[in-house]
Amino acid sequence: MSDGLARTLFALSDTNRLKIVELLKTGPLPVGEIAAQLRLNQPQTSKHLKVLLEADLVRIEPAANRRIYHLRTEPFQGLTAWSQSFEQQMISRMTRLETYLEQKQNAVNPKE
Amino acid sequence: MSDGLARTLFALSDTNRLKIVELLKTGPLPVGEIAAQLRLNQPQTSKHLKVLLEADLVRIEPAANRRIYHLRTEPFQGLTAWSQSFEQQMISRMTRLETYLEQKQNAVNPKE
DNA sequence: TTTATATATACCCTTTAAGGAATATTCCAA
DNA sequence: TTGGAATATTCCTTAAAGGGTATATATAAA
Repeated sequence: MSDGLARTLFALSDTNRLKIVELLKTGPLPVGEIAAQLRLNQPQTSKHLKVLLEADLVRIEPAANRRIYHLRTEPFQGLTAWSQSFEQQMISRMTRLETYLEQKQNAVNPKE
Repeated sequence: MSDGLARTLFALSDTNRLKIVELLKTGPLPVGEIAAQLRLNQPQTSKHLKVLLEADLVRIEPAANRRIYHLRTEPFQGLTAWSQSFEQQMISRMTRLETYLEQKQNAVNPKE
């Protein structure tokens, strides 16, 4: 999977990773905290974090013994931009279609 | 996977499904058209469409022999809303943190 | 240097995903 | 009612995901 957007979407498509991301939204946390709060095993937590890391959704700030995971904002901005423009294009296509149909209708059955 | 958002994200996380969705953005199409344009086998196209259907990303409009797949707007609106509010919350948390740190700094080392 | 703590990795197992080929189903037309 | 076109489904195979347990690695403290 080389597509960046697909990778972002995939990383977020697992419920546990989604929970991790929602948790990190409230602030950076070390692995152990994340595992504890979400009742996940530490190894799985690390593995999920690795997926998020490879999708650039998080970054690591080493602090002594621990590794603090921070959310990155860029991928979310990218996701918002994509989804929003997608929506926009769908809607404007539909609007154009409606307009076209109205005009066609008026041509067949003119009101004045 | 019962979480609606996770299901949406998963459905979109496959590159072929992403292509299908991008194609359908330009307008509704029957299965055969989708398969032809994306050079996918018909069975796989049907299977991918099923995943999209179960995630409520598309709807079917039967037309004689064929089944026309339409994109639905709601899930994209939901995705945009989620991602946007997510972003928003991240940013506002960071802003609060900056403000706090500035105040703390001013208290230690007052300018006037 | 040893020890403890936090985290990452390896290995195993089970489940699920995705592609291909063949077949079933549906609906229209003749 | 038979045939053909469009689509869905089934079966098979391969690859990858996710969870569990054990172990390796790294860093700080004793």
